[in-house]
Amino acid sequence: MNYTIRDVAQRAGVSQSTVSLVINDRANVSPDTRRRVLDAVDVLEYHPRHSARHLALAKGGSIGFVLTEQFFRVSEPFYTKILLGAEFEAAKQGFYTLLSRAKEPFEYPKDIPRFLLDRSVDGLIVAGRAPKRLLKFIKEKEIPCVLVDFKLPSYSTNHVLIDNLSGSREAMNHLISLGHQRIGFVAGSSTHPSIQERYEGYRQVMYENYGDSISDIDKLTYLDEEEASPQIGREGALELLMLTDPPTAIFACNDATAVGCYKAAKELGLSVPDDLAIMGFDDVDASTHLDPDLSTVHIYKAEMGKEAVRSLVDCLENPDQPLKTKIISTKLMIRGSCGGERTPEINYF
Amino acid sequence: MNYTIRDVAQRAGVSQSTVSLVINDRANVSPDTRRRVLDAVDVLEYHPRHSARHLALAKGGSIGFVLTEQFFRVSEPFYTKILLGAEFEAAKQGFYTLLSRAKEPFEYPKDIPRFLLDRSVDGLIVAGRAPKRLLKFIKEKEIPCVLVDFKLPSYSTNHVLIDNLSGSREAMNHLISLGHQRIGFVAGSSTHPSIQERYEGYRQVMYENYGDSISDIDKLTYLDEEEASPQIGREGALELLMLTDPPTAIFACNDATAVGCYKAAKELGLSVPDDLAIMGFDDVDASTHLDPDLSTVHIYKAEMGKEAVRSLVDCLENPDQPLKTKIISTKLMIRGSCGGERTPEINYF
DNA sequence: TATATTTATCGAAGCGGTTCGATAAATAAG
DNA sequence: CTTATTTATCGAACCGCTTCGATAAATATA
Repeated sequence: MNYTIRDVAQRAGVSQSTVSLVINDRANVSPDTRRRVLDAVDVLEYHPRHSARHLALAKGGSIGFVLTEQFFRVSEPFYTKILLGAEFEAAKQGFYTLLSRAKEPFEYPKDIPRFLLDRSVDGLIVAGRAPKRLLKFIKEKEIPCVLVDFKLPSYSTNHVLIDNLSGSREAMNHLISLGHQRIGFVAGSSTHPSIQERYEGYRQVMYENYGDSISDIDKLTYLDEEEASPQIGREGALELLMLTDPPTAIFACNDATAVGCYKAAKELGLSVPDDLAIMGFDDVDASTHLDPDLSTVHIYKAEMGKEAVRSLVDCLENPDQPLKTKIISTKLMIRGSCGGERTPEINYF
Repeated sequence: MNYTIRDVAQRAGVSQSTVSLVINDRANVSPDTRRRVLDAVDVLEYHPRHSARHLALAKGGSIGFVLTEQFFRVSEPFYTKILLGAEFEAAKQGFYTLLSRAKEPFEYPKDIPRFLLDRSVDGLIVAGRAPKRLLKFIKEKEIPCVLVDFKLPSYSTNHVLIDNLSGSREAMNHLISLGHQRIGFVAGSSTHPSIQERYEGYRQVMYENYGDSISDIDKLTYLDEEEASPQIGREGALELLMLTDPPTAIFACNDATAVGCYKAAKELGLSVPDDLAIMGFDDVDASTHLDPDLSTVHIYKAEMGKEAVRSLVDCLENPDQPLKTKIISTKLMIRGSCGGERTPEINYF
């Protein structure tokens, strides 16, 4: 129990090179020999040692997944679902998944994930955001990389992104179809590209529908750079709802923020959705626990992880692949917090 | 950029064995030589290749983390927080974390995590539950292993467990201190050892306080083997609340189940906590999003992951270590769903 | 001062694979 | 029937590190 390729070779009566040829499915091995080798492999329950292959091949069939420390603590399993989708696809394609946190603040070079330094991974998936210095390092070392739900203006690489703009527009159009005219927007993490795109969708639809008649869109908007959270949502919603001409609907930048909007509504004695419609974004599981359950924009999180792995494996197998950006669509989930006909629940995870 | 130990040796004017001695901090290297080597390491930005060490040492400084597929889909980030705690501690101790799912149902030998077969990990953490056949395999291969929040009667290994009994008793005593006499218990996953222990705590306290006067504790109990969930919680709570003599408080086996109890209460027009007190277990983040926020029993999830890694590393460094079981205490979090003085929130994640 | 110990360094083998070039056997071509 | 070509197999080198045993230099002991 712990056999090597030499044991297999001996048992099959061939050389180790032949065994290697067989288990790597190379040409020019006679059917008879192949069978004998495979039999021996079977009997001995032989499995090639990963590190040995790694060493010999100078690549190891592992991908690294980097998540900002912040997201490890965040309440909702948003990025972890991306991680799980990635692990799923990676396993399917025969890759291992190595996990690491990116510290914040990031000290160079101390905080470089060790698996990058010692070349334990062939490529890298970075989700949510990443320290600039880390990205620079990745580029310097020419490590194949895919950024998920994150991009920087002047940093070219592979991406898997959410179609925030369409999702946001669809959500807004739904609110408008319900007759809402004064729609507020509440956001934390306002510097994150995804949040900015959602905001852009909000503005576009507001202008398209009310152009000049609502001159003060900015008054209906609450933006905060702090991490999006129920606290931010509550503060923002309270501010908007105390206006002399308050919104009848609030579009929150994500579900965590929407949770805070519920709290604000309750504090002010407003009922959802009758006095105030609330729309979220992300569709985290907690959204169905709210009362009424939250209308929101579903993101195919696991699918994003899978696509990231596919992009990465593409890069690895074909190094002069062009850079790719994949935009994953969203799906409007109409539930109880804003009226309209309910969307049947979907079962993706 | 991609230097090996030979390059360092050459630059420092020593042999590669000396370099190895230096970077592994072994004795009998002159201070002068050590400095020269370290300088060369610095200049060349040398990092030992992980796979090469792995191969030479027959162990690689990686631990595997196995999570049942089921938990990858589950709403609340319970086990993922354990994973993150584990990653944290593993990184601190210089280990990599490799992630894998255990399929359900589990087919042997197809579904054995590949990193076990090719010996990519030195040891293993298994969280939540695991297929018996997989555990058997682990034992056969003598792979160091720690089970987290899970145990099997006749399977001896290392454990990190929750002090469910104390936690449950404390929660129950609190409900009783508030004057509740008829307290219901609603559970899914009723075969899971953690759930059984929570149930045991419930029974103990009920008997201690009401001994014979409440002859029908079983009537106040709803147990389901299905995965604990809001659906189960709703069904269970509805059943108990429709009794001719319904409970005034419900202790749910976990927070997900408690969410369903809220729904049931609402459907029956009962207000929480005035008409019905609700107590959960786990303290997942969503519990603070509920209205009123849920009183529950906090579990130090990340800490459990860390302890698991510590146990595992112990085993690896000292193989004839006795088996260890660590029981991690809980903390009662009194919030809005049952009355009593609120517990200040804690900031652990 | 000769001998025994300790200390510092090195060379070479080994970890378990892959792969290149060589060789022998089988088949095709002349 | 030779000779050229293809096919199947093998031996040995190599991937980058650790470690054992050898050796030489430095220090302690007699």
